[in-house]
Amino acid sequence: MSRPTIVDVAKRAGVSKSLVSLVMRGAPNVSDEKRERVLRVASALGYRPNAVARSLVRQRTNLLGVFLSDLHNPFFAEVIDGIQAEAAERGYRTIIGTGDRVELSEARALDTLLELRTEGLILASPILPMRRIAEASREVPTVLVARASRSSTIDSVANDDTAGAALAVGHLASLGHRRIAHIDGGDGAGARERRRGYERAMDRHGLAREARVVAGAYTEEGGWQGVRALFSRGRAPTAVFAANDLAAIGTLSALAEQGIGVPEEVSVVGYDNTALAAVHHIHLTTVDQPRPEMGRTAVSLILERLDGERGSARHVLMPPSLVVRGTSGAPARKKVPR
Amino acid sequence: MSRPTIVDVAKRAGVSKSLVSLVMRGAPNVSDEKRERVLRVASALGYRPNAVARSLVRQRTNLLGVFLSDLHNPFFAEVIDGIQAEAAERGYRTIIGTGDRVELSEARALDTLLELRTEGLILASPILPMRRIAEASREVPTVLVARASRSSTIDSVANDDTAGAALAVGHLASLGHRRIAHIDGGDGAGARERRRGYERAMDRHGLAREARVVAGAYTEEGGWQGVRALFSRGRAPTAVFAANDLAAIGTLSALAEQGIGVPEEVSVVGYDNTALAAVHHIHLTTVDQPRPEMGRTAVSLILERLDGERGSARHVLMPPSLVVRGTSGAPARKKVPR
DNA sequence: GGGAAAATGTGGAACGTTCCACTTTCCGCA
DNA sequence: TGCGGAAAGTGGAACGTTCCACATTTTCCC
Repeated sequence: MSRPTIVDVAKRAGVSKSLVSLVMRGAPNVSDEKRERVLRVASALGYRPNAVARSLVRQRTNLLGVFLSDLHNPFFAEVIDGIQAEAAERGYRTIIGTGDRVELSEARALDTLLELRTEGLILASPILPMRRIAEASREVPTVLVARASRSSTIDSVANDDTAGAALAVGHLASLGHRRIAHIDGGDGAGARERRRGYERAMDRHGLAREARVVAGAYTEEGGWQGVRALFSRGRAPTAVFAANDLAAIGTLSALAEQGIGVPEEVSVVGYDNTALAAVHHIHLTTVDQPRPEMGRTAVSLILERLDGERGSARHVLMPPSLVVRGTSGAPARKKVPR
Repeated sequence: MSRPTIVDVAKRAGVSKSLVSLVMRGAPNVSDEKRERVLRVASALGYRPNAVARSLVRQRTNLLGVFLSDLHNPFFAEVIDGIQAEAAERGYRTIIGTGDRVELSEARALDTLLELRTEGLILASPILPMRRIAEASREVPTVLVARASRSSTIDSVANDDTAGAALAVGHLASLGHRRIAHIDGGDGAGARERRRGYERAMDRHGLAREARVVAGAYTEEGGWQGVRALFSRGRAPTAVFAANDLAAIGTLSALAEQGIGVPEEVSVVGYDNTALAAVHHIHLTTVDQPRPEMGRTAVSLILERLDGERGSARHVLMPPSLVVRGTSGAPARKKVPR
């Protein structure tokens, strides 16, 4: 006794399978009487349309493939929110695959998505080599999220890191800070742009001579090391712009250890506005990326391609915004004794 | 020029489509010569097997459906790790759906998974009414994760909250604490069990008379309110067991505000061991749930059913473990002045 | 009242695989 | 040399839908 098919319903209701198909899809030209009868029989039998068979004959799956390098990163969770919302609104379903940051399993996950005949691919920070991605993009519209691309076949959606860094610097400068240092993100995604954004913004505010960048990483440890470097020699800054929230938290810890008050003596600004930043205990001023919006945009880009509206690639940069919390304030009037 | 099918490959290679099928699936009885020829043609044509067609004829999709109430909760990310690892090992793929904690969209997401003919369903904390879940379980093996069930058709995997609470109390008691209070999780999932576990453990340690439970919630705010209640009247506790990590962090904030030192004056223990707890700045002693293991178990339960090994329901309780960090220590020798 | 048009309903081909029953070829050995 | 069985390969039915071309019935209007 396997699952009932459309034919079972048709027989039992005394109509053709075509009619049942029509009813199940809510077609207009069906008499109320038959519609009701079919519906009744279908529900009595526990009939459920088989999306597999439908996809085969229609030559479309209505499925978008989402590939994630890392489910743990809360950043992506919010991007997916946007993806799913937009996809649902436009009549698409979403299937998610991950690869644990191992090239081989990433490749397998990608193959799976392709074999399932997803109609579009959203790749969030894959570590896959560009060659593989380009191959995939030949089969199906592909958009890269949070990883910039200059490819002409692959669309991309990213946040404008340069602008975000400028936001952070602008905020600190307008509070009156001059010695604003940057703990950078090493070779992390977007770290270079943030660094450059910082330098340019310092320049624009006439603070080029005060600019100071120390090596860090997108980790707590990175922020911690950065503070060590900054406060061990030279004139101490009154504000620190860390490459991301995690580094900012490391910065906070290191400053606390050295008995330096935040924000009374030193202001700290992060980047990403992760859930961590919002925790009361931390309450970090940071730069927010419009994550759900990025997801929605990614879906839109794919649908533009699917609808044949566009052949060439689009690379979208989303504007970040500043979230002011408790770790930034005006600099101390007096020189801070070290 | 649509995608090449198995027939295109067959024609071009001068063999039957059956042979191509055999080659693509790596069947043994194929001559090296033809195998190679087929493979060459397939790759030249960019042929990729169509999983949709295969699923239709084989009557199996090799797909497991995972339903998540909330992608943001890092808890689930780790459960999914386990699910995906185990599923991959056993030859299944995974498709994830979410419902934003809205009953209607949860129902839709569930329907989608079912229509795609997933062979099993893993539901992580759905808010869906039990009736709907029972219905689904009639179509396909279903397991509930992190939501206990007594149903005889639906398997479940949860953490043993009672045991976890006992772990927390035992840890504090062995440090020498006697006045151990509990800030509870209101009507959150598992909150009742944690409360009961706390009470029983206090009893077992001969501390029944010192037991004190105040109302809280699974939020920072909940922890904050709990501290207010605990320290505004009556004899202040020397240790607090909060219902989860978020509440524990709220507790930490509130204690800091009142100038109470942790762990010198008061010890704090949380529950869940979220990433938050590991942050240096917080460094919370907490109870860990074996999340990946829970995911793996969920998959195993489904496969047991699929393999027909089992008809009746199994309800698995996983043992939690204690993670000691910096917020717990021996109680102060002297009475703490309030 | 008659005919066109609209509404309603139907049968069969097609989608791209897998699998079964079958044929052909090859090899070893009595 | 002949024969049996293994190895290699093939054709066609089947999976559960959708869609097209077509048939039948009803409605509408002059």
